Amino acid sequence: MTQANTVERILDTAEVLFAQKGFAETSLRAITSKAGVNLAAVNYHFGSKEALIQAVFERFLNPFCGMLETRMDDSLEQSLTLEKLLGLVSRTALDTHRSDTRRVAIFFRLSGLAYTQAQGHMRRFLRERYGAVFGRFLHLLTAATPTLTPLERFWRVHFALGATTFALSGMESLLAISNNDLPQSIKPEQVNDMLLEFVAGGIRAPSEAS
Amino acid sequence: MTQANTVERILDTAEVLFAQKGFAETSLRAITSKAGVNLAAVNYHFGSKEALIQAVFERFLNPFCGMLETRMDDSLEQSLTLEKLLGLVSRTALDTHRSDTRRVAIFFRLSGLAYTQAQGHMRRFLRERYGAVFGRFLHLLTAATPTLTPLERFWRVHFALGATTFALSGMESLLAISNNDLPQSIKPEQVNDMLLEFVAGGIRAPSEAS
DNA sequence: GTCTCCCGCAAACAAACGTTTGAAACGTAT
DNA sequence: ATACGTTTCAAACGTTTGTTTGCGGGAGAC
Repeated sequence: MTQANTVERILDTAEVLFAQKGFAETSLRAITSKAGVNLAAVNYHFGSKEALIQAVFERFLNPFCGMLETRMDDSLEQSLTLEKLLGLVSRTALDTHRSDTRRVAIFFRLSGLAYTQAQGHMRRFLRERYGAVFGRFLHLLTAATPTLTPLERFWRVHFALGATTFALSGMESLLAISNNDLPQSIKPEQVNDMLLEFVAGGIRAPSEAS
Repeated sequence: MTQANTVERILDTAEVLFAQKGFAETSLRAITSKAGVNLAAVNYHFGSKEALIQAVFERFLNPFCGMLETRMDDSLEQSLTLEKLLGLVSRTALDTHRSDTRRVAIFFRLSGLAYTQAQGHMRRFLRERYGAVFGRFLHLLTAATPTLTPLERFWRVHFALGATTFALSGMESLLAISNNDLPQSIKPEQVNDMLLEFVAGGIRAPSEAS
């Protein structure tokens, strides 16, 4: 059973536990024991817990941002509609981890955590590594929504990010807080379609100029 | 300087620190030292750290839910439109903490944390205490959106909650990740209006039935 | 063989955590 | 003034945290 790469076993276990309970609430001992590796392996291979967190993000943000960038290059100067642009991003997110449907949920959840819990080090790391891709997306989105004022666009992007990162992250919480009996089996693609409708509708909403 | 109530000083400091860094990342020592009280005061007055967290939530959820419920009673059987219903909730949130504009941001941030980080105990506490109010709101919203299927409504409420709780919570994060020079001074009422437009637009979005 | 480099392992480390303790200080009623 | 219940305080409690330490084993080069 020790055949599988230790580094990958740690990353696999860490991203699941981080997504379930957050970064501070997940101890290295919980990760290593569940992964079946020695406690010292984390500090040996990654250096520190914080470096492990960054490694987890790199492993799923690098393929995602890479593929997103090439697809943005392909559809350059096409003046994408808002729906096509949003679809491009979401399809890229789904394609990157197509093999494992569970990893899509983890992807959303970790994105939400990065956005919410990001403190100091993590925030700088994300901006330096992936700020450029985000900036290109914002540029395309600006072209796709010419009628919005910069202030409106800023906030609506903000709201859309919130809706997106919460999409799959807090699913259990919502199911728990409402006694309702609601969908048990959930297909990521289906949720993704509904999310796109919601976000596009929100960004497209008429502005009741004050 | 010891004249102010110790309990309130703890609550004031705790809600700020919790909103800034999360629950697990905020130690009792950080709270008590910043509040200028003794470390043991938390366990003496509240019993445990978890009880302190619940007390923080009760202090701003009780007035909010109370006022929301009376306002719901007043406008019962009026068949509220979606916009009026959403406006009712948001105006109640603003009115409850009108005196301090900073507390509105804390209110949103804590709501987001409760929704995201809620584990076990906390989740049960919120449902038992405030599940009824949430259920009434859902009932009114169902009446306001008769064309939506239950599945669509479920997810769009979910997305709307995500957009809302993220609204003021991750503001700094978004400002940090994008190098853009964007609004420095932000008025909660203004953000609230934009959020309402976005959420209403998202919930009202046409469903491209598959 | 032997040397070397890389990795896994149990054990221990200092620091920080939430919590508990027992005594001192407080205001108040008798 | 004395006595009593409540609150505050410094100090210590036992755990758990992230990190470090030597030791041992196994694969490849010479």
